Amino acid sequence: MNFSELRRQLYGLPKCLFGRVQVAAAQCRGTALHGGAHRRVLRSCLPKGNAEKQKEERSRGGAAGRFSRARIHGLTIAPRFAGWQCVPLKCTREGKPRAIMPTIVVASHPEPCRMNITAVARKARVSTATVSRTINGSSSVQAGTAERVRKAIAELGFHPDINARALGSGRSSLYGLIISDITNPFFPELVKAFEDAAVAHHKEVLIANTGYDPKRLDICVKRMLQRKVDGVAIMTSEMDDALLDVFQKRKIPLVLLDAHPASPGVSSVRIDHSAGMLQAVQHLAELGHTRIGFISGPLNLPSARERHTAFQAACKQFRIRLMPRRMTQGDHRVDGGYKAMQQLLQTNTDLTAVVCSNDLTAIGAMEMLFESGLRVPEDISVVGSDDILLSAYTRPGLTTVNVPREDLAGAAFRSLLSYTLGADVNVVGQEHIFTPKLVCRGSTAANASRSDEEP
Amino acid sequence: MNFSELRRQLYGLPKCLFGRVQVAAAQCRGTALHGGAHRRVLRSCLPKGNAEKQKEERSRGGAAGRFSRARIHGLTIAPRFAGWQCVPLKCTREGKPRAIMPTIVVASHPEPCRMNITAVARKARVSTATVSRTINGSSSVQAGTAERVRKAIAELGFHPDINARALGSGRSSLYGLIISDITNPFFPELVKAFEDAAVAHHKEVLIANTGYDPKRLDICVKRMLQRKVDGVAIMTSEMDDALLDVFQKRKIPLVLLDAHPASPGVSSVRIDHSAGMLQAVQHLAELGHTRIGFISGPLNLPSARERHTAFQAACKQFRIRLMPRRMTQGDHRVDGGYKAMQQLLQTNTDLTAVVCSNDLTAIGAMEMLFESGLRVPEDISVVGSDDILLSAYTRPGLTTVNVPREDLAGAAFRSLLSYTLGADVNVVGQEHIFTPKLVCRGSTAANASRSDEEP
DNA sequence: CTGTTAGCGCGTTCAG
DNA sequence: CTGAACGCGCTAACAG
Repeated sequence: MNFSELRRQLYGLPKCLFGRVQVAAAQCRGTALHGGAHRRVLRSCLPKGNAEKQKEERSRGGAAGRFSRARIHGLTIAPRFAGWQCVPLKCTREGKPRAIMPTIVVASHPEPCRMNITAVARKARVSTATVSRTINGSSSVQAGTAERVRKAIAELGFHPDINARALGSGRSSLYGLIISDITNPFFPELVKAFEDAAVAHHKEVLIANTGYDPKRLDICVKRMLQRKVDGVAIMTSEMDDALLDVFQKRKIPLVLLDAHPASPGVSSVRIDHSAGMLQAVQHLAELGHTRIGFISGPLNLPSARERHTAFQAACKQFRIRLMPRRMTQGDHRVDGGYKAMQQLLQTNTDLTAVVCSNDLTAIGAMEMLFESGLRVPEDISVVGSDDILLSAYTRPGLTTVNVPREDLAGAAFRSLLSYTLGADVNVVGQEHIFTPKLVCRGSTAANASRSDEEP
Repeated sequence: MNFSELRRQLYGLPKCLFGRVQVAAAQCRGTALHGGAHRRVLRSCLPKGNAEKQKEERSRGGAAGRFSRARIHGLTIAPRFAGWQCVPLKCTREGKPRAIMPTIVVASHPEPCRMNITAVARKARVSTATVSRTINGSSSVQAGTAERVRKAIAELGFHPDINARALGSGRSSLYGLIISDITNPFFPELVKAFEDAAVAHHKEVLIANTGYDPKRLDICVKRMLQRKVDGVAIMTSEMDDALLDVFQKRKIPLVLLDAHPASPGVSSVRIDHSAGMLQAVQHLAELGHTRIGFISGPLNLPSARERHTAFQAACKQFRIRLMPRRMTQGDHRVDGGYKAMQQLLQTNTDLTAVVCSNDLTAIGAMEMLFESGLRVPEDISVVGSDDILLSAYTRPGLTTVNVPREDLAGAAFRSLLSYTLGADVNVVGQEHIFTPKLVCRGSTAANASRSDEEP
């Protein structure tokens, strides 16, 4: 028998009383009566049955007698227990109730409207196991029983607690999605598609912004691990290989954006940047442009590097001369594009077109061009990449390489889901490649200056 | 003693063996040997100590003898247990090992690298409670002990399981954020600010898109409830009052956007639309505009209604004549703005300015004006509302009423947090009002047409 | 200050 | 097919 049970019996509380039964840390004349003293008082009330404990207590010096009625009566209820139910102490010792009783505060949390599986089971008059089986449709439950259970669930408006379910089963049906920055217009559609896919499969999504900050990335990863996610999609480019180990060690499947899956349980969705750049450069070449500038993203990002090299390869294919002074670096944001364009204009006076590593960069570049008095596309053509929502509504509309973000996100989610559905985590995952497509808008036009540098 | 424990002792497995010990549902000559038959075999091996059970078993007909060695030897391991560890059966009955032993498959899951609080406690040679206390910094733990625990945590790379924590403590440190649609540029900054605030307080955010669909809103709410969120911010306008009850019944604090907190535990963050509209109209009035059109949002949304009435009030204040044909309705999206502008142009030929209920609408309207050959701002001025990221990069830049979304989100989170930190959920929450501020960009200019209709 | 343990709500296993 | 019991990892209450 525990002490709690002992107390319960001591206080004569019905067993059915839900919630915890506890004794308030009541105050005795300003001095907290807790710990040993309190317990000694209780011990002194032990029924004869617990002779052993009583004896042990007595042998320690018979603390029971040390608290006179007067002192016990001096107990006051601590403020935080105000309003709690006071249960008279029914001491079974020799059947004689003792005077100290009403001064002990028994706090029985008022029966909360517990909406757990037990409540449903009670209502449907079955066991909790049967309710669980009905909910999950696992084993066969007799039709009638199942119906009764379902009815009870509906009537009580019961939703199983996902935390408990995750704890017990080990599966959280939660998928992590790590992105750089939700305010970057590239991501919302990605997020939405991922979430839609998840909700369709009754899964949840935990979104984390790294804010381009490796430190915050660690925090994000920690959050994911703590929540025991069933899989993580890392859609930010600033990846650390150490991260892979962290997830792999815990057998958590991963999906990466624009990376080769080199480890077990890691798959990837890739954008065929070379195809995209090829289309962009071809488009410009067909319009007669030969002196084309390029504003890259931060070259420590793999995806930015890939776009960079893809641009170079495309230029080679179309025999467009690459010159270092025509290549500069932005930061994938508007400001970076603005500054990079400024720099390009300083070092080049003859550019007729600029390709940008992403749309925000292109928008910044167009802003700069506008302020410099250059017209887009008459004086200079601009091509972006991503096709964010904004790019349709700039003036002129931005010609850009559309990256199918919805498809990307859907494929990423499905990869993760496949592991949950039984794919082997020890096998290196698949690679899904998506080909972007050029969207022509108003920011590109035929090269008006006839002074081509070379054939 | 359980049956499991009995078996464990029977098989001579060490107590320290982690994981479950179970007997495979082995197959006997194609027939599953399970349930009663299997148990009878086991029972027959019971050590003398369990005389009582043995006796009971014998009285039922002495099933033990019914399985000859030959038959038992015919047991084969079911495929799903292939590769599992086989532990020889060590029968203690009179010390004589019996021949049937090796045929029983004992599956002991290989010890997984369990990263729980117990592992940390073992390593730091303290109790789990001490580890818990160190992590949560609740009660005082001796400096040296705490240091040892922290070291163990670091060495093992331990992260507490949040699901378990939520289950045990009742607090999930998870806050729900319900928005309409993450791809609507109004929301990402809101989301980001909310999340930043949450992460700063070591809380988590669960984001849900309703997609403007009441049905999906129900699903979102269900998700929130299942995750046992500590609070919910409903930042979408299409609210159902029935929802309030759902959350209130479960004592989950709420924050609403643009609504009066009428219930206990509900607070709200509001935008002072009249102040914003006043600035917008004043700006136009000062530029000499008197014939001003208005494109509202869907008027079933409270926030759209508020902006609508705020516009009317502002016009009255500046003695600008309101005419029904100058008011039309969009859908808070680009398309809606485009179509609404088309309609306005058809019914009005003399407009010199248009105020839009949000920026996307304004962008659509500008698109339409451009296609109609009208210049912004020379022929017609356009004012939006929200100040989304896009509006700085349209050409011309959009003059708009900046709604401080970061502040909004921060205040919303703090309201929720205050309940977690001890505010009474039974008290009607506070109301935080934010005043928007007009941002002047290029889409507004002085009225060029001198034919003012009235003084 | 630290150790021990009940119990959170569910899924799962095993006895009948 | 159903019910009883255990365990997931942690917190909080209690014991010393």
